[in-house]
Amino acid sequence: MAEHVTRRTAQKEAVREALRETRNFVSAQGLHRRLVDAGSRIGLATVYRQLNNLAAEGEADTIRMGGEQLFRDCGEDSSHHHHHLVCERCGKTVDIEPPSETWFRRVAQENGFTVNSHILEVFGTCADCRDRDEREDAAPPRTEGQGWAE
Amino acid sequence: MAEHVTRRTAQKEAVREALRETRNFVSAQGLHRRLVDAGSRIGLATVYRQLNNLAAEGEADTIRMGGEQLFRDCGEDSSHHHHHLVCERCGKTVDIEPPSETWFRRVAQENGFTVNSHILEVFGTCADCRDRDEREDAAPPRTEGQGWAE
DNA sequence: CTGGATGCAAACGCTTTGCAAATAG
DNA sequence: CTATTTGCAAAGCGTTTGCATCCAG
Repeated sequence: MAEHVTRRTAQKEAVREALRETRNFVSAQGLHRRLVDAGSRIGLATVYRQLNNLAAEGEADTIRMGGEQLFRDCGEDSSHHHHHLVCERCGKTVDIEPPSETWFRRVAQENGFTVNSHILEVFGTCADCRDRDEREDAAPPRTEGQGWAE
Repeated sequence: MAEHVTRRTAQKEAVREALRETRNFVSAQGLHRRLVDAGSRIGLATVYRQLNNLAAEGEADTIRMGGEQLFRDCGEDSSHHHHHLVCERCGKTVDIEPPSETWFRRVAQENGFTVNSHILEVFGTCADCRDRDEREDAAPPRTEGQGWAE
């Protein structure tokens, strides 16, 4: 059975690079729009396919928020990421240390489970957005993060 | 402006009760099918609406998995749930203690964030499913949790 | 050349919504 | 009687897929 020989294409590069340039999470749609706006000729389906590839290869980190899947480049360490501090206002994302990797295993062991993976996301408001809120008060406080995904 | 006077209906009760009877997470679709199979005459839309109400009122806990939203009754304490150990095979769900509630705030503080909420989900395989796997080996190992959501 | 990659549009699965009919209070 | 709920079906949304075309190797 012949293994798939991965070919090097412009759009593959484009997606990889666009993702690498982004610090926050991006939706496939958002990334696609950005690429198109930047002059790239690339189809939405390709962005999805590419993003899913990256996620499958462990090169992209992915979470689901508000019905859509968000992707994020996760640099070198494909070991134990999945831990973020996310600002619900502006989308700023900071990597955080897990409480202790062993903690997960201990908890699991106590219940007879084997740990496959885990998700830890902390949502809050960053200093900048908090300050801004104190001045204005137009922004609805409890809205799901929407606008910043792009 | 007149406040909505919530009326007491059979299907509202049905959804509430069905959710209360379930220990694991259920999808709206799954709950609907179950209700219909049990003889209840209730529309899918109503189940969705009711489930969303419960979630909004904080009476139901909700996570997203594999593209669909799963609901779960969360008893009395609407304070700090959102911590589960989930078996990816059979869907068995166990509540777990957070590492320490203060941990979240500390991490946030270090980054100038205010914590609004957090999600902690640990996925693994429970003892039963692990044993079963050792005997048979028909089940695909890395499939997304699908069947158990119902 | 050959088969992987792309783009388009249709298909999908889950969820929401418009609207008329049902019904709780 | 009136306003909330319901049910149905249609619409919406993000995502996936079939297939002809394109192009890297």
